[in-house]
Amino acid sequence: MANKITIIDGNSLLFRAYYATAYSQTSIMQTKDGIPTNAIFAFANMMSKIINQTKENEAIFVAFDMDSQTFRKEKLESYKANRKPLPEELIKQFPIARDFLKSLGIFYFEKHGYEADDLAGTIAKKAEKEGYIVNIYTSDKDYLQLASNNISIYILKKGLSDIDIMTPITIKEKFGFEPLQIIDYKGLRGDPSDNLTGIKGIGEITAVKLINEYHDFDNIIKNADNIKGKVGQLLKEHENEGRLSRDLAIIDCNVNVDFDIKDCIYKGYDFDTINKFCLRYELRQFLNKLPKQWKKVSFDENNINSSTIKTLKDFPINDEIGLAIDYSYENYLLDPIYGFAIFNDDQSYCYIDYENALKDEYFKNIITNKNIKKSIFNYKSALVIFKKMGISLQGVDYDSLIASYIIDTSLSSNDPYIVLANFGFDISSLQEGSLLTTNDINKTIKIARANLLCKQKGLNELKQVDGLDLFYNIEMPLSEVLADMESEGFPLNKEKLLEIGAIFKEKQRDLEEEIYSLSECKFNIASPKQIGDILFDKLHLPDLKNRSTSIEALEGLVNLHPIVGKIIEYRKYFKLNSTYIDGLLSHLHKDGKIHAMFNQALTSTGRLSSSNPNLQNISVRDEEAKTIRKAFYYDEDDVIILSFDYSQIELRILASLSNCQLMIDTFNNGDDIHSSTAKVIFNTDNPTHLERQKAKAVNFGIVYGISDWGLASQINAPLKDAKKIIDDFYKNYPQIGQFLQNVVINAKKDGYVKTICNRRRYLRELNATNYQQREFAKRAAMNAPIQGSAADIIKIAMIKIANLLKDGNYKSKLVLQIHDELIFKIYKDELDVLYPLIKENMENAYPLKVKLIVSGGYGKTWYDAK
DNA sequence: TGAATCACG
DNA sequence: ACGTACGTGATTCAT
Repeated sequence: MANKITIIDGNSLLFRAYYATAYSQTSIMQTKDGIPTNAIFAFANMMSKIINQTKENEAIFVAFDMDSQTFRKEKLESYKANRKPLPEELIKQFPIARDFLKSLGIFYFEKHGYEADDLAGTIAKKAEKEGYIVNIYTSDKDYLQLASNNISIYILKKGLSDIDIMTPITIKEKFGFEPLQIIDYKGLRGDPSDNLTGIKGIGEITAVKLINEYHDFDNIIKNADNIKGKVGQLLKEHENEGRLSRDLAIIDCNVNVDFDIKDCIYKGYDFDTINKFCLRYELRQFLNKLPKQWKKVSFDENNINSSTIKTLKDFPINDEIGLAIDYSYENYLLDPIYGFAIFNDDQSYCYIDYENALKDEYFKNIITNKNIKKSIFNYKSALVIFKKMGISLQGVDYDSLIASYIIDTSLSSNDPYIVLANFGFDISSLQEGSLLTTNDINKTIKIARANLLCKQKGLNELKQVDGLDLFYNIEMPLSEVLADMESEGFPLNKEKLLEIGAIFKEKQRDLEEEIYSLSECKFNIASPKQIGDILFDKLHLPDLKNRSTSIEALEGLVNLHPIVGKIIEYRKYFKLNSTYIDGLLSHLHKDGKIHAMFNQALTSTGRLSSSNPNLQNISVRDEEAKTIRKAFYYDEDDVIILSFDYSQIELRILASLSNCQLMIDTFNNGDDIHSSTAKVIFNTDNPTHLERQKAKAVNFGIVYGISDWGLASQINAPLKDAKKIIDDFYKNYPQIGQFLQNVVINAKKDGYVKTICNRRRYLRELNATNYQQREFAKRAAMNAPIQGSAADIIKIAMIKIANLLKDGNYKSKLVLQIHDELIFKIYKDELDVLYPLIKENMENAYPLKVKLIVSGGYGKTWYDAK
């Protein structure tokens, strides 16, 4: 069915509106402060009727004259010169009429040099071509030339309610000719109101007669000699005036306009806006005449109508929505989900509570419809939450949290209040207390709204930081990978862990006894303060480091008293028991798995972090503590754990970024980098084990922005030696020193450093007056591109591998990421295929000058996967 | 709530 | 002359 557009000559209508009401009352209608409103009043009533007749997807377009300087005026100086100047009271109402239309959400347009009829004609013809049925409201008969099978002209006669609907048929009936011949008619007849004379002496009757006989103006002139009597003579005498009158009557239907018909489609009015207009101009009664079907739900931030709906059946959903989930924003895995808010781009919104959402097919369809584009805060959390509900979230194309994190890693937060505030939205609720209050409908609606409305700003800012690729191709797809990992979880066998823990607990108890007997008193060994009291006061051990009881300080005292070693040992078991036995068990779900969270928008460098619990810091360096990993395994016999890690990925990145040929060659030849460094810094062909260890510390230190003092304390060497080692390092790897220096210089200039994928870290403290802050910022500047690029690379690998597992319909899954290491749940029958496939994808995730090497292993338990 | 400590890359 | 390696999270004690 054809669509409809209603076109209105705004000037013509307002003119009529003015004269229809100006003299009917004793005095002209006006506001208390003296603004005339009579024309607006009548105009508004007319418009409300038009809106009433407008259905969904139909368009309304209002054309206005802009000024008197039109092309017609240029052709004929006297054009419309006889017109009486418009009454002051009417002139004042033109801008108000525009304001009125804007308040109603009606599209209007005006253009310098053109009259309303040219714009109306242009849009009418354009719309007709696009298949629209066109109705034009005007009182100007010139418009009749536009009439066609699809274009009807609604001529307003006296008043505003008396309307003649003119079509080619009715025009033929009334005048006896075709619509276009109205132009020729005007050429003969002229138009007194426009000060066009036409052929002086020829009136309506003669004009119609001539046109019916000779068809058009030019032909009439050509046949002037054959036309007898006065008429023929008049034609010859006034040919020029006539032709000019004809030409000026032609409506220009080819005006350049920079909008489409679809821009005119009526979307409804915002009640608050039109209400404000009516209050201002004292037209309260008009509000009652407004068609209800076009009332958009208005949005007043401080007065959200926070009722919940039970089903989305009758709630119209737009193609673009903001979506927010009502939960604590702390732990979406454990905390209850209260409900969901949807905010349409036409300002309407709704809130549905969890229970109703769960059983509402309409809601489910909206969430799973990938054509409904959703803006959200924390895409990953939403994926996990909906997955838990058995709903597959689709169509999310914007995450305000991810956007914020890419724009500036330091501005990100798990709290939407903070993130959205940075985009200019205040979603703090009026009620006192925590911003994370749940079951807060208003807050959730505000978040949904802010998510939608901040999208354009966020995308613009992303573009400014060259972060669109990172956003669309890394972080957004990564959210999906991480959501799957979190939902999948990682197995932890309770009995096995308790078995291991029993040993640790016994050792802790034994050590406790020994310590008490050695100190000859009971105290809290977990209290550094009390340990200090025992060691330094009671046992009078030398306090070298400000009463520190850290591991380094204790190791300095270990030979002075047997209790020190026992305390060190106690600490280890205390830590194991509290954090890794009891701590992990408290996070064990009923499914026998740990569902840790991977925080995607937290670190300043672009790394992930893990929490609740942290599965990225499970003991591995200490052989005994490492046995905890024996409790991580799958009960199923056909499932094992595979672990792959990048070897020296950060040094490889540094070698590649700095273009240091010696180091690049070392890596690409497959030589041992630590031995290689040992050779150059100790000037030897056969470095000892100790020299290699020291070189390893140097290699690590370089990545952290090494200092002589730091290295000295790390390798337990005199400051002088450390200094020389660093000097020798830079002498042999000159490009690395140059590169790190340049990073700091550029960081000072730009205010930020960036990774290979354009992830930025801002370092505002680079210019701090405080030496310590400044130096710290320098080291962070040197480290961030390296650590961050490594993070970029493994993220790319994760996405590639997750996709290949999904696309290949493998049962095996990616389950953990530990910065340079990926852990997989592998079905034995898939191992032979996946082992090389995963390795290959990790190694080739991102091309560098240095080849990336991945090594790994597999086994029943995490302990064995090495 | 922050400091201290220690687990990881 | 300064103070010192980059990223994280969990636990506990003490304020």
